[in-house]
Amino acid sequence: MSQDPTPPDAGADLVRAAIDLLAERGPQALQARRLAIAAGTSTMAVYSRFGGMPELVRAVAREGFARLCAHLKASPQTDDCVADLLKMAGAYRQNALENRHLYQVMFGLDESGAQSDTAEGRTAFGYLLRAATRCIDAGRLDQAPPLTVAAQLWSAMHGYVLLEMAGYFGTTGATDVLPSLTTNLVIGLGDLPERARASAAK
Amino acid sequence: MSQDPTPPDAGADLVRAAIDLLAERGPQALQARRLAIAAGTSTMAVYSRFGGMPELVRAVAREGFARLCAHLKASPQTDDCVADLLKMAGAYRQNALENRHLYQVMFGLDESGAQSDTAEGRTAFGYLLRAATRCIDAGRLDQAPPLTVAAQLWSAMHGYVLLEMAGYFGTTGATDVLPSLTTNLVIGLGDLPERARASAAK
DNA sequence: ATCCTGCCATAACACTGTTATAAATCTCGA
DNA sequence: TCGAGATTTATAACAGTGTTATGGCAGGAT
Repeated sequence: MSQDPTPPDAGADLVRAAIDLLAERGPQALQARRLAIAAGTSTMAVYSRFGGMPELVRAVAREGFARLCAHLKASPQTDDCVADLLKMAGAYRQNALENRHLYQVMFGLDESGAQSDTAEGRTAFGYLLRAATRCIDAGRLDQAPPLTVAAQLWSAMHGYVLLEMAGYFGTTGATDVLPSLTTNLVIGLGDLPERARASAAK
Repeated sequence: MSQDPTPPDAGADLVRAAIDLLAERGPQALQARRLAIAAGTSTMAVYSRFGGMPELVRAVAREGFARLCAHLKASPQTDDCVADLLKMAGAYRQNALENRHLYQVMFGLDESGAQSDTAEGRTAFGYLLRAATRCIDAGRLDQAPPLTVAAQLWSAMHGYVLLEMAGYFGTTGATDVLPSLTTNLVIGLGDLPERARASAAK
């Protein structure tokens, strides 16, 4: 009944090596030979296990979404649903900045994989959708299709994170843009300004 | 005093060919040999004119930002500054969707070269900044640093455009997300809800 | 035991950006 | 006008990439 402590799964090893090298050396480290050496195998494993580099990169992206889901899942759920929503945005940003290269791979369409619209992405989106639905059901946000509400929030978070990572909000004093952005958006979605700002202050 | 009708500038020819091939064949068409053939020269021109492919790609990105600036500049300027702002968001989206691959190159999402914080990007941002400042000065938006106001608007626009291009808002009924997003954000930034929605209806 | 299937290591292929070399072209001052 | 110097270009080669061919190896089913 006992498993090997480290079942040598070349596929998982490759993904692990890819994520590690991605964090340390950046996207240009996602190369078949380099990953094979790091995983202690040869380039053929990339093909017998994944069929090619694009599929391996997609597996990396899946793992990235899994990490994002874990971050969002750990975001608190209190009696102030709007505060929870704003905190979730902060968790989203934190996860993206801590795994910046991975985040780019998750949304990057790199010529072969066309990384669009993955099932894992929709799972992560589900957490945001749930938090938004709570706010609507609680009457904090106007009645509106939760899908479009969550889509607006996701757009804001995603856009802010990418621009911050690109350095556009670097050191020019435009700090705390994300809290303002999400708070203002929540106000536009129907929450009372004072209540929203109080929730943001938490 | 008369110029040649078509002064054969290999540098400009390469950028033109790059932008054309980018639109037709996608990012994987940005290759030295392919561009050289399309521009009627050889790969060495890439190095004598630009110093390498990364520099050429950055020139392409500059041209992309120039097109974006042209689109934003053409956005109307009426007596309803908030309506102008919302229309500018629509123009931003339109430009991005009509040049989707170019848009990705502008922000370096095609793994080629970490395109961060270009001067041309800041020029385009200037148009948004000006439109936001008008709204603040006109009293439609709350007094706040125009930089952070424009940063919030840009984040929303950028994020929405990328997610739409990735297909996440594909056909699942989440239509008209951008107008709602920008309108709601403007409300959160201080505009009266009815006035904002009236401006959006224009 | 035998065959078979899947996986892996080595090496080769086609392709990429880049560089070396030499010829062609342009620049510009005498 | 000219001609030396500098720049650009075309050709070919180099180092690197993803991918594919070719054997060899292990493990399981019959």
